[in-house]
Amino acid sequence: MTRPKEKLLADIMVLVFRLNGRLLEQGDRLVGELGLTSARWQVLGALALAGRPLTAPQIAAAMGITRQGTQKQLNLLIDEGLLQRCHNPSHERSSLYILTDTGKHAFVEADRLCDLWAGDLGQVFSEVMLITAKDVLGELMNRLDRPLPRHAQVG
Amino acid sequence: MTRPKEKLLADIMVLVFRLNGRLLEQGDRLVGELGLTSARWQVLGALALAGRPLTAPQIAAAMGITRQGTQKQLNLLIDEGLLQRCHNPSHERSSLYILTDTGKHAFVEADRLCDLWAGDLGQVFSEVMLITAKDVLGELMNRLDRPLPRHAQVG
DNA sequence: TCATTTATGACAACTGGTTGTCAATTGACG
DNA sequence: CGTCAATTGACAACCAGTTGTCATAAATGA
Repeated sequence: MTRPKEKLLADIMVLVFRLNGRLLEQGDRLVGELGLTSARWQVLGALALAGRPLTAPQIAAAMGITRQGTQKQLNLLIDEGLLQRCHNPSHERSSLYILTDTGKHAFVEADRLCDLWAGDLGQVFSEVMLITAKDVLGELMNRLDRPLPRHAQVG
Repeated sequence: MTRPKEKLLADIMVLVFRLNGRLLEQGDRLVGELGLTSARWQVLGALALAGRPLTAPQIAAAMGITRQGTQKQLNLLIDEGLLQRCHNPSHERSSLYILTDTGKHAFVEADRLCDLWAGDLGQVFSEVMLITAKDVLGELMNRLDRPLPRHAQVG
């Protein structure tokens, strides 16, 4: 872990862990007064981005988490009146989920706040820096979707 | 959220969320056979990196999480024999923590596995790309340590 | 068509974080 | 000194994710 690239990679990983924590924390603060949390906001975002009703497993795939974790948030969002179940003509058990008017309003408000917040945040970076950062993280993500290499095991 | 930099920033944030999940998952797999988890490994790393005994709040600060969260892992690591409490001459209640021989061995093994793993992972990136990515994430982290700007609030 | 595998929702247990509270220690200040 | 605020550990409640199991619905293939 002392060669330069490995050291850089390790530093990036630590930053990812900390950024994850901070982003969730700031996100919770940002949308807290709208009755949202970071997790619920992400669910609304997945539906809004898709622009069409989605099933729970589809939302889970879009968010990159398990269907069970997503289902918890979906059930809560229904209870809170931000989402609505509707019948899925092509599947008896697996409902489609859509935003209610309240849900749409909350998401639009959250998006507005996020826009203001991100405006400040991005100013110091050049576009090319941001693109590079995104490319590195994206390629890391691709490589982590594959299993561990054979030699990196105890066996 | 449609201007180019804001869009890039939003993409980076989503990648941070997903990478966090994947890194923890792969980390758990990597060190699982050593009786470690990602969280316990990070604690051992904080102590190993410091090279001297640390108190629970010091370890928490090094890891960027709360002292209560750290304390949970510390107590478990003591139970498992990887850490040892020792008396803190300058504080009656707040013990110092050190690695036991078992703990040192587990950490060295984990580091070896991590090295092999990271070797593959970093190959496709140029050093300058990694540096840029690290700089962007680091600067984002700095900016997130400050409170929300005034205008990004509902009031 | 029928059998088997896969997908799905509900539920439970667990992990690793968070916040909050309380009591005891520490440290700073009058 | 004595007092009072900050630090610390223990504990509890909670949040957001995980895995696993079970029953049922859907899809696949002989």
